[in-house]
Amino acid sequence: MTGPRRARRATVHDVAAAAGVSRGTVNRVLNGGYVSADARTAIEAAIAKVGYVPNRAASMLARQRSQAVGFLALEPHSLLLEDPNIGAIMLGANSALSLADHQMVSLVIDSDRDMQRVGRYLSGGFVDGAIIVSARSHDPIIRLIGEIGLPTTFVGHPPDLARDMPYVGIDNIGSAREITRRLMQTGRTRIGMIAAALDRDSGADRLTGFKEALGDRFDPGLVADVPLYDYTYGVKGMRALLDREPAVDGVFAASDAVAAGALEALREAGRRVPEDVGVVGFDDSSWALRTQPPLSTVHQPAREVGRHAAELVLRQIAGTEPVELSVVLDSPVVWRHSA
Amino acid sequence: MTGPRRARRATVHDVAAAAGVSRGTVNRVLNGGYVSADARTAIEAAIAKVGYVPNRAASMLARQRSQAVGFLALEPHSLLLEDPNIGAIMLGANSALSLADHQMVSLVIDSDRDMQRVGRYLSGGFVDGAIIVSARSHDPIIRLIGEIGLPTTFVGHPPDLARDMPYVGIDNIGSAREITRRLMQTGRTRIGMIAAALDRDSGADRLTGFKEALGDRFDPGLVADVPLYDYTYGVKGMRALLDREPAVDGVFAASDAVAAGALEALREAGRRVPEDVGVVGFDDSSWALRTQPPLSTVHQPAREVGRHAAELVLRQIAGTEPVELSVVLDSPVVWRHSA
DNA sequence: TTGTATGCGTTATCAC
DNA sequence: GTGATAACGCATACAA
Repeated sequence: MTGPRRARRATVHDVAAAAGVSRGTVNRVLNGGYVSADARTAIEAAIAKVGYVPNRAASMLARQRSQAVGFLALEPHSLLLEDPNIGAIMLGANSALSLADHQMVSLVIDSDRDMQRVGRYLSGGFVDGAIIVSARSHDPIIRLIGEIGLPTTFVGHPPDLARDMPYVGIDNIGSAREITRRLMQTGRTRIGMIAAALDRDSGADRLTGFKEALGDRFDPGLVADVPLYDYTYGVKGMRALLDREPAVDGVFAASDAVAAGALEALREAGRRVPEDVGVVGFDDSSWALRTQPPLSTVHQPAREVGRHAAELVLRQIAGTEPVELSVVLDSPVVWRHSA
Repeated sequence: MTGPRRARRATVHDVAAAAGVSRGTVNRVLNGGYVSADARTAIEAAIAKVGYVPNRAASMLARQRSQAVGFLALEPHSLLLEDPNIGAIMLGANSALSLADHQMVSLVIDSDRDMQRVGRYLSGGFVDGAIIVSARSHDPIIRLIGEIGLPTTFVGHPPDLARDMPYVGIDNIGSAREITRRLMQTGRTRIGMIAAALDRDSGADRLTGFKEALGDRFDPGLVADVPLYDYTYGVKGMRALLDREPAVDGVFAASDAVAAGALEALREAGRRVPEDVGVVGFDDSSWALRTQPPLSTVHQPAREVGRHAAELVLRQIAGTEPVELSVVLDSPVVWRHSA
């Protein structure tokens, strides 16, 4: 005897019956339309009385849209929810979607099985569009998005396979170049880099910018590369650098988390920052103000990135105006005390 | 001329036509059932040919379920995605749901508007159940959950209004008591606490455990309380404590993030840890191993918490066996070098 | 084993 | 302004 777990829910039909009108009229007070004051009050009373709650599955089926947008962060799971940047992007996207009365749903991908299931979810009509962060060229999701033609915006450089899809991001190369130059201007002569996530465009671009700034003075022996934008890897990367070149007096870390780790490694090695070694980071995340000394870094307007991504998706969903293919936001250097 | 934005998608009907069978048969190969080998191959070919992708809205409507479970973290947004614990709980919940072929969708609540919309989302049938983290008694979501009778599991003590709902958590009081005792055993005589988030059960319980351990020796003047489990508040709380009682020689911080902040404040005040002051935290999150020295803390099995929460929800959805009302997991003290 | 008919709850398009 | 009615695409019970 399992029995019904929940009572049957009231439908528009029930409301119409209780109010003594037709379903059409009920729908009009629900979704706006011409309706007499009398009918309206009667219906509103009926709604309260029968405890009507709209069934969005039915609405979704009839209207062919869900008023929801998916948010996917394709980060290794260890980082997924610890990266302050992703959080800020999510919040920015959410508030823009919220304004347009769309529900943001974020989906985590932590296994192949997840990948498959999320694919079905996206193509099943649960969302009208998607925002995808940190995709790499080989991520299978990209092909899928193309196949089902889901309105999508990428955050960060679009992977090769999706060059024609809208994206929003910053100029990683230019900003990396600029902050490296600023570091050079402090008179450092042996400047190294802790490069991270070279399999992502952001990681590769930051290294490119670093090389460009150094030009002839670039020394491949002075770059340590680590797989992730992560504190622990920052520690390791800095140790490696010190090991290879004890005379290093400047370091560009690929992210603030990495820079924070580098600071720790420098402290354990007895180097003073910024006196002995100047350190700069990237992102201007919450790490930057928590280190001692606070980090000179590149400000990434993460919230704005999220907001623009959401707007690009919404505009594609509306399908009215042509969508510009990309938005590149300013990412200025902010100079503090670590260099 | 807006024009159709996307071509009409193939339906079961189209597949049936292409394969020369009925829709019923197509459905049987899709959802399992008796189908002849001939029919099956024909249908599979047809599916590929017409590019059929199931419309889950229709399926949802017909079956009255979505195979999705909502995940809500009711944290202040600044913390939402930076708290390593929440990330671990999400991952744990996701993997359990994934095994049961359910899609976890996480919803952020960052405004009243969000609250309303998420309420409609949950009650609209987009999810079959929900996992709710860090709810407080007055959170409107709780009443809503009760009203719509959505299978739900709370993570952390259930708020008063939901005493009858399943939850999973740890014994915050007991663990706080235990780690405080350990700290006392190191011979400290002036032990303070940086209490945080006293409006949440976890925060209040940790303070209670602290008081219990100290007994007669408890001195209200030695507790600084801050609103959030946050690094920056840890710095502030520790400064306040030092200010009030310079002789403080032991500190229980309500979380590892807070403890990390406390360490920073102690460093700037010239106190050595653990020589001058012993510090312990709570959570055993990634912070614990990143501080110098690494934190003695309480291990919170966040991933397991998420897993159990998911299982409790799934069991309610299945509705077969009676659901035990709560799961309390072990949270042992792990002793490192900060005290 | 396969085909058919009906229902799921809402929206939209008509006449009235 | 309002009331019927036909989609929307899938699942399922029943007939064949």
